[in-house]
Amino acid sequence: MTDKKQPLQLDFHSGLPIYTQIVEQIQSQLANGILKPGDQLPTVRALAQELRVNFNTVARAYRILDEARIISTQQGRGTYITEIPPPEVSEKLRNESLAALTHRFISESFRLGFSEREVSQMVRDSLKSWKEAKDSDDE
Amino acid sequence: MTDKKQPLQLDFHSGLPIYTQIVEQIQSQLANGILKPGDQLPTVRALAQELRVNFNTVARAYRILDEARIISTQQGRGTYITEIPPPEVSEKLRNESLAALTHRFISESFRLGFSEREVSQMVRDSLKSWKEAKDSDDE
DNA sequence: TCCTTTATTGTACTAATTGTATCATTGTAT
DNA sequence: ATACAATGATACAATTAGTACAATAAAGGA
Repeated sequence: MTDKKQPLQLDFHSGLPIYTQIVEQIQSQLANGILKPGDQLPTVRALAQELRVNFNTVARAYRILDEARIISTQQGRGTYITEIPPPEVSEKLRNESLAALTHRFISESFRLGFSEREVSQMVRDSLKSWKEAKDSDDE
Repeated sequence: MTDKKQPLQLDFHSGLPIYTQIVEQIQSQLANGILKPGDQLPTVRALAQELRVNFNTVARAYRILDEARIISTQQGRGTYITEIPPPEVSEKLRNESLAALTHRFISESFRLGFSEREVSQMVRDSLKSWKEAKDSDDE
């Protein structure tokens, strides 16, 4: 119903940069459920044409959203709303997000034939080497 | 038993190229005995149709695996898992493929702002509930 | 049997679609 | 006038798709 494709509306005289308007409207549509995790956004060129704007302006907006982990842009493929949006939200949602992510990982590991033992060992090792890498960065 | 034909599962907005996902999953399946030396893989066209992907994308994955001597592709005949199963390579491959999977999971978790502590706790919980589910199945 | 035909398979090359990087232009504030 | 931010232009790179081709095997007929 209200979650149909909603064209962005720019105000060229508002003083707000176009890319900012794009960023904010996409954020707002995500917050309102008009856009949902996994949704594909228009290509930079398509959205640019629709908005009568240079596609680099759209690309800039997408880059900002990408750095904010809100969308995932993939060269040659397209841009998508991140599956698990960065939860500045509730602790509950935050926890559910990690649970979902972990569930997918473990499920996939088992599907591929790895054992519980192997999985937990690999997670330990991987976390350990991650910490070591981080520590050496901090020096 | 668990070594039946296992369909590949693609995630089209994971950020990983499709051909990479195909490569990694075939490697994992081989490492875990789901695929065995001598097994014939689906033809590029058949697998492409199953995955709803262009057959050149599958061909690209096969070419990579072929160059790695993991499969042998023969024009006009098909593609087969390489006969010679280098045992230590197999174990190595198995380890590497779980490591890659784990690395992606942890990387994504950190990217979303979760702490090492949270991740390892969630993995423990998730594995535990998995085992419980399995135990109740066995009854 | 032997040859021809046809279907099936992978290969090679090209095109289309997508995002990226870099620099030029424009407008505005200082 | 200068500096800076926003936008646009252009060239590029990565991924996937389209098309034509070549090798192999299987089928059919002389």
